[in-house]
Amino acid sequence: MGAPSNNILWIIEDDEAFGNTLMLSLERKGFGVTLWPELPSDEQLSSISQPPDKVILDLKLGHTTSLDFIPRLKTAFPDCAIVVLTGYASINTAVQAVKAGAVNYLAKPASVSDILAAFDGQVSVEQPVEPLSVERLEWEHIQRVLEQSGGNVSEAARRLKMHRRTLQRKLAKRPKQS
Amino acid sequence: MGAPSNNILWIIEDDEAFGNTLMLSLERKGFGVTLWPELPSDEQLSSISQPPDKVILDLKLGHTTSLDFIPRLKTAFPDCAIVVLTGYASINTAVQAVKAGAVNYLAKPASVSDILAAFDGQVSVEQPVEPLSVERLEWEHIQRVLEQSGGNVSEAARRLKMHRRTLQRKLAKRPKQS
DNA sequence: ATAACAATGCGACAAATTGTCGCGCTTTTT
DNA sequence: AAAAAGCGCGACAATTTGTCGCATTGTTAT
Repeated sequence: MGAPSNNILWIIEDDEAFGNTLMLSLERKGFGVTLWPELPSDEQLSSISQPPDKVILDLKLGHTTSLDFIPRLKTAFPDCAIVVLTGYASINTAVQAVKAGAVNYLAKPASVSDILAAFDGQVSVEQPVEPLSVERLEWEHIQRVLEQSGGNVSEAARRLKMHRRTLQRKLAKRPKQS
Repeated sequence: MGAPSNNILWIIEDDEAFGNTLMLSLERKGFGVTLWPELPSDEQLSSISQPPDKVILDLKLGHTTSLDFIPRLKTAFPDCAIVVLTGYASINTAVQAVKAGAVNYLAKPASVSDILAAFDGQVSVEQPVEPLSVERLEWEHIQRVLEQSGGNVSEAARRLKMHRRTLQRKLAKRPKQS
């Protein structure tokens, strides 16, 4: 098996352990991988001689969201395919990521094959047959209201009629993927 | 306040009760609403004299997925904004819906203001009235799933991934009116 | 620039809710 | 008829939420 045709790949991921593991796996599959532990600046983007064909973008880098970075990436590298990856997956951020230009969106944990499949635009065609769990529905609702509150946790808590402390705790937990 | 500027709205929804309720609410807000209980055929689409400005599309009509309908709708009415609504939400179908051309994707239960906000997406013109509280959202979701389970509490609890005892307790309490 | 106001994150402990288990009874399915 | 499933609920353990307070940071108004 030869090198993949589109093989310049970036990982933008601040979790070093995960990023390194993923990088090694992908290099073994023949990709030329660059690991960015934080979002590249515009200066860095403009001095890139070999544009990436694919970018794996972690949604949350430190306390920053990467969503606003997607349009900048698409401007700098119009043909680059972006897959967003996150441990805090929500429908609301999935919608935003795809609207911003990502080709796909995955919840961690995601295997290398899941990620590569996501670049190919392969998503499970299966329709869910069960309704969301109460827990999951709550998470999705919280995420949506939080976004509408401009990321302001106190305001979201007021709108949700939930105690701020409780909301903080819920936001700190990763939701079960269903 | 006059009629909304983009006010031809379609609801494509096979749940009659929900569809009618939604239609009445939206008509009261000044929209010209057409309720389709099933997907319009291509013949029907091509004989429409007034294109819809907005379409609320239920993801699941009977046993059919509406995802494939989105491109046909966008072809027939390129400027029409589509919001997908579903009682069986998932990230995968959200990604697919947005890639297919929907402007947003919502999990039921969703209030009218939630739905209208979903159309407004990028342009946050009018701040919606207060979102549903988490408590209220939960209650409405439980009621929906309980009804779908034929009133069977044990089955509803299984679908909701909630303990039966807990569900019993919740059903024994009436939610606070918000 | 400064003051006022709002948001933030989080520990400690009380209060409330959920989870587990078991029971006897009723209803539904085989 | 028998088996399986559903029902309601008490008791107690486990977990989550609510309350409070604190120090710090960020935002808005003067």
